[in-house]
Amino acid sequence: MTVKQLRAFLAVAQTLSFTQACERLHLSQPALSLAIKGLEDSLGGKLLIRSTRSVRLTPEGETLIPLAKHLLAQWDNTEERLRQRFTLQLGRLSVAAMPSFACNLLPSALVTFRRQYPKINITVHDVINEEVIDMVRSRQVEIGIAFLPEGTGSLTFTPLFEDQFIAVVPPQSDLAQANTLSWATLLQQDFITLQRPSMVRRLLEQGLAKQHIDLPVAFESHQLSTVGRMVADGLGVSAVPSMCIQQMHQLGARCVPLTSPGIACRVGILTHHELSVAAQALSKVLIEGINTPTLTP
Amino acid sequence: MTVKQLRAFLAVAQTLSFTQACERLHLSQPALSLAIKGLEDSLGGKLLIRSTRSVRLTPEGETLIPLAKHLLAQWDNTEERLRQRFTLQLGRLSVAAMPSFACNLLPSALVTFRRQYPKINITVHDVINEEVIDMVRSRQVEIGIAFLPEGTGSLTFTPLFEDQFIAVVPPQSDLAQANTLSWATLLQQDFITLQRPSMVRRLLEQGLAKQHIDLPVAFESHQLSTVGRMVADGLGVSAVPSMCIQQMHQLGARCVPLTSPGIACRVGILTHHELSVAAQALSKVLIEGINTPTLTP
DNA sequence: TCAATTTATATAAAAAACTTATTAAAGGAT
DNA sequence: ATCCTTTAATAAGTTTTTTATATAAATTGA
Repeated sequence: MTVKQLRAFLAVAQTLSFTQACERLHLSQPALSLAIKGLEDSLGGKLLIRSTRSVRLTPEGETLIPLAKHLLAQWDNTEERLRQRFTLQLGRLSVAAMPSFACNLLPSALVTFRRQYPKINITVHDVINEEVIDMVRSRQVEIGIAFLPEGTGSLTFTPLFEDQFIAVVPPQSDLAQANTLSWATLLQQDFITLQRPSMVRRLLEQGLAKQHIDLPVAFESHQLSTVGRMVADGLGVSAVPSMCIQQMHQLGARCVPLTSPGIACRVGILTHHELSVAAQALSKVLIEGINTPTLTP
Repeated sequence: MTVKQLRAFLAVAQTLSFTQACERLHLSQPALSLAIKGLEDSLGGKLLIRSTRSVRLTPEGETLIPLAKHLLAQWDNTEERLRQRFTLQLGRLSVAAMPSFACNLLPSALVTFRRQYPKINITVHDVINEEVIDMVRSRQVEIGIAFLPEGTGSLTFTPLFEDQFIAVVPPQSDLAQANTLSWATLLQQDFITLQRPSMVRRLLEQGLAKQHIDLPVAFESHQLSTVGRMVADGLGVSAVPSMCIQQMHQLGARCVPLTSPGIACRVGILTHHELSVAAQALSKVLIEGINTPTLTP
């Protein structure tokens, strides 16, 4: 029994005429006769009673009609859904991103993506860097955005940009006027940063440890927005990844490039090897749409 | 998308190897590769990631697996059910028969049928002659057993036997000793018969009316068994179709052939033109198994 | 009985599906 | 590093299936 044969049968059963069914199926009359005969042979009995003047259904043919309808409808439905998924007219996509990225660069990328593929349902998980990696590894999400991990394991890391730590200072402070700042200068102020566990905090400590600098922390918070606000209110200074520049400005703080030493870290897309078409499309949007954030004086 | 392609995909997806899938499908490796390629082309995207050393599923391929399983299971199920129906390993059959037939000759025919086809579900409707015809006409039943109707219309009547009316007399009566009886003799006794509407009653009246004989009725009943019992108890005499001989004997009455005039009527199978395989089988059993009932002295 | 309509059949051509043989590539072993 | 094994893709040729044209046969309705 083949799909073609079943379609042929249904066409004849509904029109009760081989000739009309031929037109509907775009098939010659002998081809249709053979198709019906083939179906009957494969099932082991007659489905249609054909005379030179009329076509009637046998009781078995009658019972096949609803079954055939159901089967073909389901068949077409499955086919169509898969096809839509491939053409991105349908689908679901889960993304995990570390908070600094999720609230700064991700939204605009998602806007671009959604304009192109409005039917794709997207779920964003705003979780800390380590959890991003876990979620990708356990396939809870197809795409993760995180700092370059030490060992990627079986995962693929596609770099998006090199993120540079920048100083965040109160607008009323003298430091806000500087073109660049050194870590030595910055750390003379009270330092505000994220609480552990946080990748930003760890990168800071590790970067400074290489220079044998200890990080004295005056205030800690879980939220970047709180850090920004605290700096804006003159409570101290901070250093954040450059992708947070816009957010810090909006919170009322000022950003200044940090040199000697510059602490940098790659930010990129973390995935398994096999990606759904939807995930591939989002990757493309991210790679093409995300630029290295810089300070525009 | 064809059934073959879907089966090929499922085999590869489950074994994660073209070579193993080949064996399962009894197909050469290039043929399988072509089948998968064909499926992917028809759906518009990749389902399997094939390297020279391994086969992996794409996310779309992963989503297809349960859909394909479901679709193929349903496909096979439908095919199998139809096939069983044709081989009489499965099916339902409704029969209507007039009471005299239903309770006398039908049971043994059904025993024969059921021995041959134990999986066929049979429903018997024991209704008066007119209703048998109605039920066949309205397709409530596929097979009806009734007296030959005047106009069969679009129905087919296949005669089973010619039924002859016979006299039913009390065992203690002198009449019980006669080899044959005439209507004139019989009607000297009190006459017991069925109430209207009943075909047996009508056939009696019409048959006698042809001979300008009026039917004087002393007692009436709806049930043949009641008539038989009344005769057995000496309340009067009756005349019934010969297919009731056995029943009358069992009720304690005696049967004697009736002559001058003999009243006869054809009993047969009433159907539409198209019959299910099951109905054809039962027809065959009836035609071969039902003999003209006769008095065996 | 005749004519019209419809399905069945035969045959040839086209399309497809399949198989064998070969090629290419990627791990693993030596 | 090189060879060997394993695995899928490709190419070419053959077989099978499918399709269409032309023709025949048959039944029914007037």
